[in-house]
Amino acid sequence: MRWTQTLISTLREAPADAEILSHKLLLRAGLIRKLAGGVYTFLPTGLRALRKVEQIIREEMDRAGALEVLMPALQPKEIWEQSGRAETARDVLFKVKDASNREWFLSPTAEEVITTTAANEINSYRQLPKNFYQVSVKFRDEIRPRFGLMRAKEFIMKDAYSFDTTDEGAMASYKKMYDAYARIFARCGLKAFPVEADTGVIGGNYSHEFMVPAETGENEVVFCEACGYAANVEKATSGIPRTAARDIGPAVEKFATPGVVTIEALAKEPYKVAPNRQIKTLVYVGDSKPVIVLVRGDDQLNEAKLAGVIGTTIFRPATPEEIFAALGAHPGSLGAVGVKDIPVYCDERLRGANDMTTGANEDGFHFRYVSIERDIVVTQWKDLRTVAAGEPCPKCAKALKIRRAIEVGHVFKLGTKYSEKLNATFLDADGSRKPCVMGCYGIGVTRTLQAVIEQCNDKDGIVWPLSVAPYQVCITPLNIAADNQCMKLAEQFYSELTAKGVEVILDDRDERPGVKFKDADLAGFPIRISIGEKSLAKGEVEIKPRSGAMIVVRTDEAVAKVLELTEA
RNA sequence: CGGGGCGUAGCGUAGCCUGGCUAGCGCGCUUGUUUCGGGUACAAGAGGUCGUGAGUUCAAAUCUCACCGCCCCGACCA
Repeated sequence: MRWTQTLISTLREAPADAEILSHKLLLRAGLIRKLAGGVYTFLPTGLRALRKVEQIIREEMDRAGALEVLMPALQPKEIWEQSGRAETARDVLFKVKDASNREWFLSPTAEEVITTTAANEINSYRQLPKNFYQVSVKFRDEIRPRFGLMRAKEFIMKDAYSFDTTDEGAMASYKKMYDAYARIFARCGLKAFPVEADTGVIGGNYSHEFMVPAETGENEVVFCEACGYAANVEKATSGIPRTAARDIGPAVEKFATPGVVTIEALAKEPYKVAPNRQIKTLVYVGDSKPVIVLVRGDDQLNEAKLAGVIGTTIFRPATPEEIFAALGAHPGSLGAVGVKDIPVYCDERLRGANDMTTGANEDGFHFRYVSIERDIVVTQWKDLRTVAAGEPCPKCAKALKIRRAIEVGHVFKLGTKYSEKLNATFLDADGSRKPCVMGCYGIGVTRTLQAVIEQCNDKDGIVWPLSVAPYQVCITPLNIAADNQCMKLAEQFYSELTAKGVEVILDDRDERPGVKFKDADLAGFPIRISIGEKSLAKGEVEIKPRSGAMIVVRTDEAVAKVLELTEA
């Protein structure tokens, strides 16, 4: 391709609405343009890079035995009602009505469709296992689209769904996808690593996210350098010890704490109750009923973990009015001592704790000498706290670290939740009818593309890995007059390399060398061949890998050298 | 949805507080000359509903209100 024939609109300055580096580079290199918030057009070079990522994904999915299909973006609302997600996912669903007023959803994902398909097409255990995948546009009405392609209202996702006869089979399918994902991200030039992930409301027992370390990532990952433990902070646990038991004190004692409504205040004079001897009492409302959550005074509640206990993500902190109605006191004086008719979920770290202090459910008063197991009726014990950096690893007890990361892929063992609701059953060898055991596997394709840029750049612009670069080679003749030796040689290299299957862009613009170099660096082509009259006089041209040192070669060696570099 | 900020040419911005007559600058774009190995220099140009609507005023980019859009933080996130 000739530069003047395609469209590469580079920008010297990034538009003001781009905040993070990869978003700025996407715009400055002319890969995408914003149409509206969270909605983007891919320009020619951006699309080429995107197609490279898609192709890698297809090759690895095919290699793992998955079958490509294409499901509609327009989905009838009935199947979403059948799965129950018309309600639970309502906040992200784009809804449209047709001329006859029938309601449709724009696909945010496709469990319902593929499970319906499986219900119709799969009858026998002999047809299983099967794994279907697609690469398609997805729509999610994100509350807040962000950072360009990172969190968009419309984006491209690869989603795959496996169907097995048994749990063991499902685990094998899961493992295949897990391994395929590792290969996919490695081939994209990404340093991505798997972490244990929260299974949320779907529950189940197995889920991993593939994370790309980045300060701008929206996820926090807890990890251990010593043993390799890694988990999303929503899921992570630590080996931190439970609260030390003390000699059991006398009975609970109420004492006045006028105006004290925070852990910090109670820790100061004249009370001097250390935060680790306080019980933090939180009230949430789920399904319009209050629940009480107890964590230690120096711990933070992890709402993702709470969702697992409550069984829905549709819950919220109670308002002060709701709290007063339920407990008869305001935040700051709350406690669970003596509470009988509200469920109490208690963090494991408080198990066995005594000599604790907590609110008395009477404004201005607290209880001390509280022994949890003696004085509080706990509905369920559960790990509910948020892990902090420096705590001991749950596996090897070394200090945990936390870093931010971008989630580019997610593998999930679904079990039979969808197959049961949508009747995806098969007849087993023994003649019994069973629901398929499912797994689902997603890769944010457009997000992966941006993650590559977020990870592969320098002060001059993008540094594409060969595998996803829009063009592998940029030929830069410094004089473009047709009868000039520079241009003649450029044309010759262009045809020879193109004939060898190398993707080449020939910068045939009548621009200053500086402009061409700057643009080529910004656009990030992995290899640039510069052809100038000075070098040519010595019979040489320069090959400049975007990420390495200049290589000067004789003109007749140039093509072979470039082929060597692009075959890596 | 709550909090904060912004909206002036393709991009980046000044002017707004303290209203004043042709809305300024840099980049980019067009034409010419120049330069010719890291965003060249000079000259001449084109390009604007100052987000939209209403209001205040002799006069509004500037003040007021409403709306729309965008960005950030939070909440949310299969």
